[in-house]
Amino acid sequence: MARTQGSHSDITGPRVREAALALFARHGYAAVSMRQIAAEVGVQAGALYNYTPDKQSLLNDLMRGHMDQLLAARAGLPAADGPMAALEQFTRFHIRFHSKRPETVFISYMELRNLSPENFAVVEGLRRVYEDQLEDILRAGMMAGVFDMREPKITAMAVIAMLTGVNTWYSPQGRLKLAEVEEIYWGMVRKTVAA
Amino acid sequence: MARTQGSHSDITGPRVREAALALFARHGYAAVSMRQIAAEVGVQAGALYNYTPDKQSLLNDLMRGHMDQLLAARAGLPAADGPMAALEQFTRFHIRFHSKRPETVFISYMELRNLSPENFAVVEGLRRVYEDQLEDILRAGMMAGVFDMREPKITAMAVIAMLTGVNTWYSPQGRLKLAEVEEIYWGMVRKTVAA
DNA sequence: GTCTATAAGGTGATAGAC
DNA sequence: GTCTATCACCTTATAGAC
Repeated sequence: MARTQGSHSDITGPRVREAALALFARHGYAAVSMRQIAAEVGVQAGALYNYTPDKQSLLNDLMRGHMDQLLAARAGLPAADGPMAALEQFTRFHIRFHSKRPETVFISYMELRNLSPENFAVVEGLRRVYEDQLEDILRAGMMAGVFDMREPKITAMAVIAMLTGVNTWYSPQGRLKLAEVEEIYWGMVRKTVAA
Repeated sequence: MARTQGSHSDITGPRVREAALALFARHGYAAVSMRQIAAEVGVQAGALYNYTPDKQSLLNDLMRGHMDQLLAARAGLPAADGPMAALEQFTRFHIRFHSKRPETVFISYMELRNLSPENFAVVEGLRRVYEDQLEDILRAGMMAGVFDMREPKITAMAVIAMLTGVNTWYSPQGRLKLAEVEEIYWGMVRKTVAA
């Protein structure tokens, strides 16, 4: 053991991020102090600055990381056969991805205004990329005559709002299994855009 | 003028609430100080306590007042002729009511966790009453065979999430008039629950 | 890598003058 | 009704010992 006494850099770093995630989700970024995060990790406040330059970076890393993971996970899906299959794939993917990390999703929706202007611009741009992916599916379906809607951009916003709303009530311990939730929401989305 | 010099109780009170509304909506409850609110009103911080016992009451009055107005406005609507008419009325009412007070709506969704436990219980109860009103419409339509859905409670949550999502993008200065937005969303809601 | 101590300033709320 | 002054405490972030 050549390590300095009290040294735990390999484990403390992730724990700082986990503590920040849990506390920001529960109380909100502005309401959480660096001392609270340190107490949750089990170190003194000063030690946190070995793992983050400041509090803002803690928030930005969580939000930026969430968007990067979301876009990477979606990019990893197999190609869908036609607009209807693509819409079903998007619907099920969105519900599954978001239901698995409720705290991160909650922070990503609640704390946008607490990002610095520079960080906000990046995160907002990534969110826009994701929304455009759904809009593209809807437009393709309109052109093919598979979907019927007046405003693909607004329909995309409406569908995403509906799907993200799952996180306000879904619990893995609840009556409905995630597969059933997917089924119910896919039924509603399909009918919403049906020709 | 028998009033004390510098006395403006009749006008300062409402201005304190307006300033709190605007600042809470922009920066979040936890990030706004009583000194900031005072500066916005144009008084010193100590003077605020002539109009509110504390900061928490400022938030609670905004949120409780919003829910009271929402339920009162809905109670004032004429009786609808059947589930389909009732659902259309609910949809158009929700969009119209929420689009007219975006700051209050934003606060009511973002600041629930900053209410004291007692205040939270009351506001959450009123929100539940509103959600149940939509659920009742959906159930009645199911029983009448006018609507087709598997889960009226979940459908109610999905519809409300979709409708409230309008506030994330709608602007009175935008391309679409509110009446057009109502039309588009009523079209989507109707198809979502259609038999 | 973590600690203690500290800098520099902000917090909600109250007391008492006017 | 509003002001100034103040209490007791909390805030982010840094410096230097170990």
